[in-house]
Amino acid sequence: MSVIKEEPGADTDMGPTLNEFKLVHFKQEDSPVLFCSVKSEFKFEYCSLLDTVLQQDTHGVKQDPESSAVESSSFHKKKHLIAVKQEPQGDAREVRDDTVIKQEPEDEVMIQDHVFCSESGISSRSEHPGNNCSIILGVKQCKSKDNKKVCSNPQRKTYQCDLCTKSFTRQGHLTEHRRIHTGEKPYQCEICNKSFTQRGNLALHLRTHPGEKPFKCDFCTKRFTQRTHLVHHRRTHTGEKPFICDFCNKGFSQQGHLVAHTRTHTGDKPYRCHLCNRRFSSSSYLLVHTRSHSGEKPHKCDSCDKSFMQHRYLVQHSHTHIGAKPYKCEICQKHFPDQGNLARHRRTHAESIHKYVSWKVSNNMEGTLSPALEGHLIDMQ
DNA sequence: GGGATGTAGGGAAAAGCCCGGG
DNA sequence: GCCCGGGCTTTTCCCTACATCC
Ligand SMILES: [Zn+2]
Ligand SMILES: [Zn+2]
Ligand SMILES: [Zn+2]
Ligand SMILES: [Zn+2]
Ligand SMILES: [Zn+2]
Repeated sequence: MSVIKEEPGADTDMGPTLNEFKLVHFKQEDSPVLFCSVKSEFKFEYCSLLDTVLQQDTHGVKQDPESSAVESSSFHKKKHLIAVKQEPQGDAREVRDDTVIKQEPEDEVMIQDHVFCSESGISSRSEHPGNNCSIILGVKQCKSKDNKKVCSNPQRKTYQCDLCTKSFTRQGHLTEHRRIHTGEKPYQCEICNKSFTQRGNLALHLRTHPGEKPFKCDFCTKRFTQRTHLVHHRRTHTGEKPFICDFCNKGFSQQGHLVAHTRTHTGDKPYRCHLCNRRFSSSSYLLVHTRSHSGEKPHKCDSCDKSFMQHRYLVQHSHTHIGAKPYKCEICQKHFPDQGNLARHRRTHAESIHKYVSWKVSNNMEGTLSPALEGHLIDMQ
């Protein structure tokens, strides 16, 4: 079941969406997109050195998926200057310029060697070399009958979708995009028959079937099908929160989390229940709420025949069966029947914490562990 | 029980990159 | 040299599940 998000502004009682808000609220000059431990008073949680590590290996050398987790030492060997190009909207976009870095003395580079994270940006394919392409994209003109049109940028022509307002710099991109409208999905998975509009996305999908997970976490044993998923997961070890709320300066590990949080400031409730018309700020909760109408109780207890509407009620209930397992891991909340089993389990956490601390030290990063994590470190010694 | 919020994990559309052919 | 486009990767966006606070 999927959730339909209402169009922004469809209802007058809705607050502004994040995008609407960005149009009128530019970033203050003294409010960067993220903060870095090296130069600001903020702790390492807000630093994104890690992303640099994960990105650099695409530079020149083809990546070996098995070694996607790059050692911190190589980070120091290959530094990239990541400068921020300030768009009129205040978006922070990543711009790499290695030629500049070669001219800078080492410590100058350190000051600027920060990744400015952005998962947002202009919404059409640009690939324009110029600086003002986002403006050009707003101009829909010069369309001809074979979908070709000449862009205001004289070097490039663009291809305009005849079914919506989007335009593309490549015929192939338009072809892929048009399939969203026509429903054509020429690339089919032989395992589950799911089909896709892009060949590359079929390749991504194939990895979701058991077997291939090329991106391995270097702190724990988890593996992922997409590099971005690994980047997000690694932040759970490092505590990095590169996405900063404009209103309250709170940091978030994913762009989507920041978007959801911003709704607490704006009052935006884009999700509406079609049975009772109530609105919610979270799509997850709308799903839960919808079940309350049907009386559906999909969460069944393994130890008795009770079932529950929400998972949290099942968890609550399962405590009545936990009596036989009184020893709880304070990190993952799992229960164990005795101290020995708990200690053995804790060591699985301890290894990843140890790797994390080593990583932090090798990056000269400050910060404190939570009491629970400190406890695990003591266990290891 | 129910609403709200924060967070981990995952799928895929959009955008970008690389390279070979003309 | 250059454009173009196929093939592929990366970025960005969005979704769902689950935990926790009130
Ligand atoms: Zn279209
Ligand atoms: Zn499949
Ligand atoms: Zn991990
Ligand atoms: Zn905030
Ligand atoms: Zn309802």
